[in-house]
Amino acid sequence: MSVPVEESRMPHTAPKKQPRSRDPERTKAQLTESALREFADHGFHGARVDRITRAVGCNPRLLYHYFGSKEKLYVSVIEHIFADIRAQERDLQLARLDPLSAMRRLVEFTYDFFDGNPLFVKMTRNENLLEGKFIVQTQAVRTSSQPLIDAISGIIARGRAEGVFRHEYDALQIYITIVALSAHHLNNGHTLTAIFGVDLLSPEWRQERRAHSIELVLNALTSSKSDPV
Amino acid sequence: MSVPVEESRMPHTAPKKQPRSRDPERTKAQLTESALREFADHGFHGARVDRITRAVGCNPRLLYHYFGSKEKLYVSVIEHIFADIRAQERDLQLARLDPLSAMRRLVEFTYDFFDGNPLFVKMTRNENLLEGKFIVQTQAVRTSSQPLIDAISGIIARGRAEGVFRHEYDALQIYITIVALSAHHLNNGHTLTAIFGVDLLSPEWRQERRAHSIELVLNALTSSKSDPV
DNA sequence: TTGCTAAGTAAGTATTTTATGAATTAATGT
DNA sequence: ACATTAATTCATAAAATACTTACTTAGCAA
Repeated sequence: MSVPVEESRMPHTAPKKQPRSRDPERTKAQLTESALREFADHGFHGARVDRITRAVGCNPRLLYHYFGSKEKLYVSVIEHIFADIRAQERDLQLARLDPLSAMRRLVEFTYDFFDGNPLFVKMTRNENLLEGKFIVQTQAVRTSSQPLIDAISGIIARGRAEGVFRHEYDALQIYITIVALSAHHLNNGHTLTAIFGVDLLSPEWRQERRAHSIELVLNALTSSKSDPV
Repeated sequence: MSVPVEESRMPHTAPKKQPRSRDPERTKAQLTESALREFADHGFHGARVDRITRAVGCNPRLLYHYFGSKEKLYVSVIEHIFADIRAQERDLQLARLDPLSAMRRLVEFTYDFFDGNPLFVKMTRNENLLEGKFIVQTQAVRTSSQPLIDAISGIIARGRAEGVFRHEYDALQIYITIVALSAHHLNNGHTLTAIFGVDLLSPEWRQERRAHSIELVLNALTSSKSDPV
């Protein structure tokens, strides 16, 4: 009748844990990947090194062997995820398009980037909670955001010259605006959903949001100065 | 010659800590205030109950005496800070103004609210990091965001009817847009500042941002459908 | 005055969590 | 085969941290 108490407490202990095959590159990559998910989902302070290593299935000691500390692991993750975005932006080729098409494409690209990279959005949020403590240390970030701003300046100038754009906005302001339109509902999806009773994170709403963002930016640029009725 | 080692370690120990005067309301209020700052600055997981009580100058036990747990204290703070905003919105009186003025006033009000309430912005960020875990529990939040959306709908409809607005946007989309324009640079100020090398949190930039946001929304609404050049 | 209630204090404990020293074992070159 | 290096494991230190137990005392009503 008596059942061993121990059994219920350790239900998943593999009888013979066969040792992990040795592959430092794989292990490091897996840890980075796992850490990214953990930091994104829980923030730096909420993240647990234990969960990170458990998800990989390796010994906690390995994390310290390869990364040194929780902080250094976090920095590594930040650098890793910020490295991607700039590369993508380079392929936009905005100068080749007419101003209206170029602006449309920029908004579409920006929207789709944030929509398709929730982990980037979450890491950014967390980094801001930490007041940018770590991002300022990284080199990869500072690299060339200027080309993008210059490209936008060019689009606006050309649009003005050709007469399709009736207003001249500052390039950085416009870019921040595009980012804001693309990302704010992702950053604040849960509170906004709670407040308005509409699921702003649903695919349907996001689709509408995409169309709205494009339309709004283009309409703002092409508008005529509020002429009297 | 020999200096007591202890002295350097406890430089500020008040010789005789006179007991705290008894005032439960004041204590509770001070704890809420202190907790708000702590949660806003460090997030739920980063916040330390020790720091919260130390800032108040009371015994840690009191926090549990009045609030029960760190979580319950957090919920109390969330409810407290979300209670304010809706009240303010009520006084807007948008229906009395002509459509253009009403929309301008809405953008101005929204911008100024976020700009002037950094703790609200930070608590919102943190609540979203926690996936809205706590905000969904609170009653105060769900209260009447519909009147605001209805008011915006009304403005847009009137603007269309009067011919000042050439485009018809969904009211919720427009409101999310206004919030996004107003708050995104505050939410992401540190990363954006690091990336673009411009301090987006400086008073000057925020002033420009305010003008830009107003202009952009009004231009988008009053624009003519991209007529050929 | 007396005695009760609750505000406040002192001093913890239990637990979680990050981090390490040292042993072990696999892979690799000679 | 052997030695060397480094990848991995084991066991546990060390610190932080949320929360409690047990107690003291101020304020107040009868």
